[in-house]
Amino acid sequence: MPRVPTTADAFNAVAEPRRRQILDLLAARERAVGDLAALLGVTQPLVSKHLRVLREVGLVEVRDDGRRRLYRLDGRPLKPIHDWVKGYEQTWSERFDQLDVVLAELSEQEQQDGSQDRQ
Amino acid sequence: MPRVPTTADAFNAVAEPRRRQILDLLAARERAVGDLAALLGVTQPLVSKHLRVLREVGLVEVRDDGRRRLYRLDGRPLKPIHDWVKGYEQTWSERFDQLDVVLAELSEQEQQDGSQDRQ
DNA sequence: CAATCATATGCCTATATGGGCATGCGTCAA
DNA sequence: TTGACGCATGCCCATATAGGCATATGATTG
Repeated sequence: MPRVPTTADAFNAVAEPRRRQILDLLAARERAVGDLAALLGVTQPLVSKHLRVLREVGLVEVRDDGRRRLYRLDGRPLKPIHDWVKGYEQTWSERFDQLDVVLAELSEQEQQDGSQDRQ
Repeated sequence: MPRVPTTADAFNAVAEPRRRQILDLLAARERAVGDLAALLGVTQPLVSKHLRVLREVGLVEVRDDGRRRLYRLDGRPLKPIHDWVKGYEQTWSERFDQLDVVLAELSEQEQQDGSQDRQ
């Protein structure tokens, strides 16, 4: 079985760095396809394809403006990612706590024996 | 150019649902490969392959225990995901605010004209 | 109407994935 | 020592990408 399609959900759509760049640009303001292509320094068809993926997972919406198409962000599909990863937030802050403990122990030892042979 | 490899970063490693399941299990406690396979209802080789991906992006660590190998979670590589998606958190809460505004306006209109022809 | 602009889509390639299956390798127990 | 166990890895397949290029479709302007 092949990999989960990029259009399966926001997790997969956002795994591609270029698509995150596009979202980051759209976070500031609504933009046309050509503008995005110029800002990213890539070809227009490529941007259109990425936007198609983002549209299929609901991360962007389109609006017609003459012969241009203006895309704007819809961040709601990102919420599941936020919710999932938030459950792990304590994981890396706990590590900080552990580091604090280690540092405290080191400092304590230094005060006790004043040893210098530490890197 | 093909898709970004799953081992490129946590974004891609975690895009696969089965790998998120594995992390969710490891979040509770350290586990052996066979236990994970049994809990997920999949074959052992498949779990080993997913664990390999997770190991390559630093999301799990291994420890030898006799003829078993115990895997445990390391959530630190998830932090970039958390940081990136957190920047969009206001995106969907803003939408709630907008919805509140709309609902308030509707409610206000109803009080003013008492109209019933609303869906 | 003709020419131009903005965008979407089609075709092409190389690539590596998730899963199935068989097997190799190290560890333990009898 | 021999067997069984636990795990990793190899090979196989179908699939769908990201990107390049050419072109079709639409809207605008002259």
